[in-house]
Amino acid sequence: MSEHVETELSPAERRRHKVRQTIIEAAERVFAEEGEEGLSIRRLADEIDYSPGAIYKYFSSKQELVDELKEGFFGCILEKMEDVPAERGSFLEYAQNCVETYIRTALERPHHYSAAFSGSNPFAERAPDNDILSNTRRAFERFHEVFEQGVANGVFRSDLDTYLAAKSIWASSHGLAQLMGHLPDMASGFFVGPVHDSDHLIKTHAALLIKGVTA
Amino acid sequence: MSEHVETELSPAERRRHKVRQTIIEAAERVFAEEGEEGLSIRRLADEIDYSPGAIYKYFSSKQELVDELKEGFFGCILEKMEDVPAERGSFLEYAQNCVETYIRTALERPHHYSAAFSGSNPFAERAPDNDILSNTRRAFERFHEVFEQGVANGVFRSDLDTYLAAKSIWASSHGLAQLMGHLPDMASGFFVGPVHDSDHLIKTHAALLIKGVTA
DNA sequence: TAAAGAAGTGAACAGTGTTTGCTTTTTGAA
DNA sequence: TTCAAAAAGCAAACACTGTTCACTTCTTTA
Repeated sequence: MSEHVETELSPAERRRHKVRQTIIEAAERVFAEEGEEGLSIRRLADEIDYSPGAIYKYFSSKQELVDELKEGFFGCILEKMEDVPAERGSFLEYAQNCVETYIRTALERPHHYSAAFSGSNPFAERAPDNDILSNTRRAFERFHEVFEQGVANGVFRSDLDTYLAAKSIWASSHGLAQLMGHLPDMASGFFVGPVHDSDHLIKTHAALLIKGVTA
Repeated sequence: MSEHVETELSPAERRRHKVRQTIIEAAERVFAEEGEEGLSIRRLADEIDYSPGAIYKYFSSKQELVDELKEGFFGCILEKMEDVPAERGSFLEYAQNCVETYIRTALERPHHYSAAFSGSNPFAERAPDNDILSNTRRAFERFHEVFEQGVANGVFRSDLDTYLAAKSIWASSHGLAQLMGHLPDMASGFFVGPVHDSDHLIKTHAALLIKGVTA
């Protein structure tokens, strides 16, 4: 459908698109630093020198605006996952790399990431043709493909339910990403025990998960 | 400190305690069904036939009230985890059972559980002597103990960093609990692939995680 | 019984997302 | 070029939120 449409845009359409972009860029800035509760329509209006009501000419609700931010970020996660090189190294390394990439990318914008799953408006309630859904689905399918390949390879257990495994590993990746994003001390001294380097924590996490499905 | 103090309570104190209890019970009811955003002070006041301001004679803020709900629930999770029978069955079964119990209990009150980690007020910011922290820490230590035992047993890898493993498994349990709690279709048809029974999903998840640390 | 204090109230304050009339600007066809 | 239609923007208001404050009413205690 929407594949880089290069049709002539009228000046009006271009201006409108530009303002819209200005809004989501400002929203992006605030949201990345202070999360959903730091982002108010009035503040956003202030920051772009518009009146609060004007924003509703571009977004039907705050929800819709925030959803677009999430959507964009999940697209970014998906992109990064698809860019994981499959050629270099062993298949196990590749699989672990996929998990690590998901977590690391999610941690680049903890508020974006967490907001997609918290509150009572997770993306499950959205219109079925929405891109947030499809991006998440595709990221999930990415995980699934890895397991399919691994079973075909013989690297993973032959009796593995690949869909079930994908759900497990996805949930586990999600869990670490969210905890590390919201409990900064997850890696350091918040808990009893030694301090752990973030990188090390992510790496061993991925290794542990992948080991759970190996033959 | 506060160990079932049986000192004589004055009638005033007993009445005060009773009203306080009425408030958190009403809050509990609303929160369990509609989460934090469904719980407003005015609605709460309505439900217990008091004025909104009266609630502030018992709780200094809504945050404090909600924290008490979370605290209670995390105490409940901890309790359930400590009640996991260690005698019956193999050690592996015991370890898996601990993970399953954490997830199942969290799923009994998804809103309580998720609220503790979402927003920008996770329990990390609270006073260091707060019970929410200590309950969470103790639940985490519970996980850690299992791994210590497992390594001593020889069931788990001898080179295992037990604290690191505890963080990983806790994060993974957290992840599945949250996803299942907020994406009801996690187990059913939301994703591509077959429908999975919730119980089966939890069981295989726990098994996968534990396999990741076995020798 | 009188004074002190706690409990409860209703109104108000400051903040939120959102809607509504109105004005201004821009567009597209006669 | 002109003129109606549509789009863009704004200020004010609405309904809601958590919270505070002055005030009354009840309860305890000396």
